[in-house]
Amino acid sequence: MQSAGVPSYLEVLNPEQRRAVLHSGRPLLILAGAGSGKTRVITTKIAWLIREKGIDPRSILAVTFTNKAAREMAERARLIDERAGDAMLRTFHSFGAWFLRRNGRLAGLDSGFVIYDDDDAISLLSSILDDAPKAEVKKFAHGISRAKDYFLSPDSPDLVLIDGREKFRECYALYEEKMARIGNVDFGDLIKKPVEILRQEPEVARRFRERFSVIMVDEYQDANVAQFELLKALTGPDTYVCVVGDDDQSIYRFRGAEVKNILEFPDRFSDTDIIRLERNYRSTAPILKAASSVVNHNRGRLGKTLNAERGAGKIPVLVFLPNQDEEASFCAELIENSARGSDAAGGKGGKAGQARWSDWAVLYRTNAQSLGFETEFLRRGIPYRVVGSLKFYEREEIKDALALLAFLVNPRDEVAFRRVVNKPVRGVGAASVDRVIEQFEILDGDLIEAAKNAGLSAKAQAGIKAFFEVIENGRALLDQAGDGSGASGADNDDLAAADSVPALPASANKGGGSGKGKRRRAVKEPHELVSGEGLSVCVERLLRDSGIAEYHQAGDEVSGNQRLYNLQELVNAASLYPLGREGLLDFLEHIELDRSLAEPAADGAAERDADNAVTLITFHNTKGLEFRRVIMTGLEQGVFPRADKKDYELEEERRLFYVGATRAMDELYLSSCEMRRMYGRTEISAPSLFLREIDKSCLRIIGDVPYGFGAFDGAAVNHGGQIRQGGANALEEKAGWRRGERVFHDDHGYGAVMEVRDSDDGPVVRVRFETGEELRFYSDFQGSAFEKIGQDY
DNA sequence: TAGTTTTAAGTTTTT
DNA sequence: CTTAAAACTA
Repeated sequence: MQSAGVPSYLEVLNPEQRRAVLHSGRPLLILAGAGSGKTRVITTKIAWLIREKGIDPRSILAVTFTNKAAREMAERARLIDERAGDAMLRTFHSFGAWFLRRNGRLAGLDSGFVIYDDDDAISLLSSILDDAPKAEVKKFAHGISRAKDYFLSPDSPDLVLIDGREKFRECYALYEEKMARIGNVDFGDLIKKPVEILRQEPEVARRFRERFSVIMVDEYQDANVAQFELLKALTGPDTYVCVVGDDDQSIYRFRGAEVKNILEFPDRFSDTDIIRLERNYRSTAPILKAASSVVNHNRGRLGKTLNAERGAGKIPVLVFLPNQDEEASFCAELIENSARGSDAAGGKGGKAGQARWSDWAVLYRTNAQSLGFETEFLRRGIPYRVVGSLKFYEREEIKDALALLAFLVNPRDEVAFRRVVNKPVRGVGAASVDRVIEQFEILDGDLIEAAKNAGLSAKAQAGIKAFFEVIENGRALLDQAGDGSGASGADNDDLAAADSVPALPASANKGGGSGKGKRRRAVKEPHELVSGEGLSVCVERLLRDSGIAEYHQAGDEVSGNQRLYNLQELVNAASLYPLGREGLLDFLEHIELDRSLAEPAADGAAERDADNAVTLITFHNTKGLEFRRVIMTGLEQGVFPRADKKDYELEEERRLFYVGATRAMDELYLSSCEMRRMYGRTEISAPSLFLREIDKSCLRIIGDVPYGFGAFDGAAVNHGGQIRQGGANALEEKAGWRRGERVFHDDHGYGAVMEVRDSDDGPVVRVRFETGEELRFYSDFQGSAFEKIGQDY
């Protein structure tokens, strides 16, 4: 291999990576295992195309799945070549929104549309399905969302694959009709509509194919059918297509991701070249082996062998614990022992081998599990940061504020209207609102007109007038700002601007808490909203005039919420956007598309050094991240994997396990609890199936190995753990339960006692239910949920 | 009809 | 156990 003339930024690549970067011509599929440097390949490739191939940066489109990935990619590409900043790096959805602002008109969509989130979609649906229970509405909403993921319209024959009921089809059609009248879009539309436009308008398709000569897709295994169609629609004969993915890391099937997209890519794009990146630079060998041995149990996979370039390292540790409280304190202690003092040391000057708080991540399956860790870490003063659980934009007061803003830009927004027209109470009750909506559906105008013709009572009329005045004032404020940003930008389909995606300020997330209430907050209770610059003037004015601010402030005083404070944060966030219609649209779009941001580290100690904190995070959210030391918690049947489900669902859980384990660079810990409180009940759970599947040569076990856990019963794998053996029969009296006895359980129905055993904590009763599932419980602890029905089986 | 109390239900994972 | 929906009262 010749090294003469190879630019230095290519020298750091291994041969496969370099081959991927230098590849050109035919479509390319890069199968990149975990930790194999795929981001480096993409960013380097962007730089190389610009530098060596003379490609105009603006004709490069790189799509990712998350905003975080998009930002990181842009940053890293710019480090190699400044000009990469002009390339378009976006998420699929953000690209779709950008497309529709310019070309949506061709699908009857005004450029001033607002993006509906799932909640808004549900609100819309429940106005269609008038008296359906909420759960039912949710099911339909979910179905519609899936249908759009699979690029299915109400008249598609394949719609039955999502939901066979005719009512579903009707409901979907009505939903689309209503959405069209309102003039907004949901998440699915951001992908589906662009494809439809590109297919129906050859001229638009031609322009886009001309504009983008290179298209790259990251995390391709997570793309759904509609996204694949979008990729195809954007691709002409001369477009260079390069996708990167790892079938073992496909964890979003539940929301339409199709592994088939990656498996069948070579069939759909002819003459595809495939390059495999199988050198892992992140984890040590035992960690990688443990992770691989689990995912190897999956059948539907391409299969690959990752090689650990870092070589040998610490063996992963599996610890069995009695319950979740012990699990939390075990994690806390483990972390404390290694990192205590690292904050004071400021990251440097610590002893060799001294870990920083930020080296650690605690992983769990569901957000609810973070609570126990938060409580324990707070108690011990361990700085931590919770990723992803924050639902700032789902808070009632924030949704109210956003509805107000949405109605400002789109006076046909029925969902927003419903939400805020009578908040605070203006005497406009449900009956009046329905009448307005009814009129709105007859007239082809907006809700303001409809209200005039709805024949309302004097009281309602006065109330609604007051509401519209607030809206009018807000709109006047926007219009008078003059809008230097060019309101026409939406009308022409100027493809030149590659407008970057600014992140919302982190401050927008402060004070969120996670609905857990106990979080400390250094902020004083605010007594009024204060506006700053730009758009915040309008937001503040609107919140004040509408009475929303006052309404929530009153609530704060009663129940000690921080709603006014949260509204203030929203006002602050708005100050980064220019005052005007365009600025407002931009603000709303960013909020809808990028709402999952990390919460600032909790705990006083961390504020000095905000980056040095333990990460608490769900398995799903870890994708694309890495940590020196990882603890995977809650490895129990029913928690992870979540429940005994179908094969393919189990395979997805297994991939999730793989994703989590491969985040670890140096040390990996796995914890499994014997008892766990769930729904207020304490139940005994069996160790996760996945623990059994780990290659035993790369596991050290600590704690009491639960009885009956076959794989670990043999002494050969028992390093320091003790296996509990129990007698059998004389226990029955002590336990108060005997074999064969019939049982009824509120949640699980009828069953029979299969076995009574002894343990350190008293007799254990094993029950098998008619459903086939089994439960165990301590007789002197937990018998209350189990009711004797006094007969033998 | 608004605001209260009582009862039921439910917890993945996310753009 | 926590939250949302239904039921009820003033």
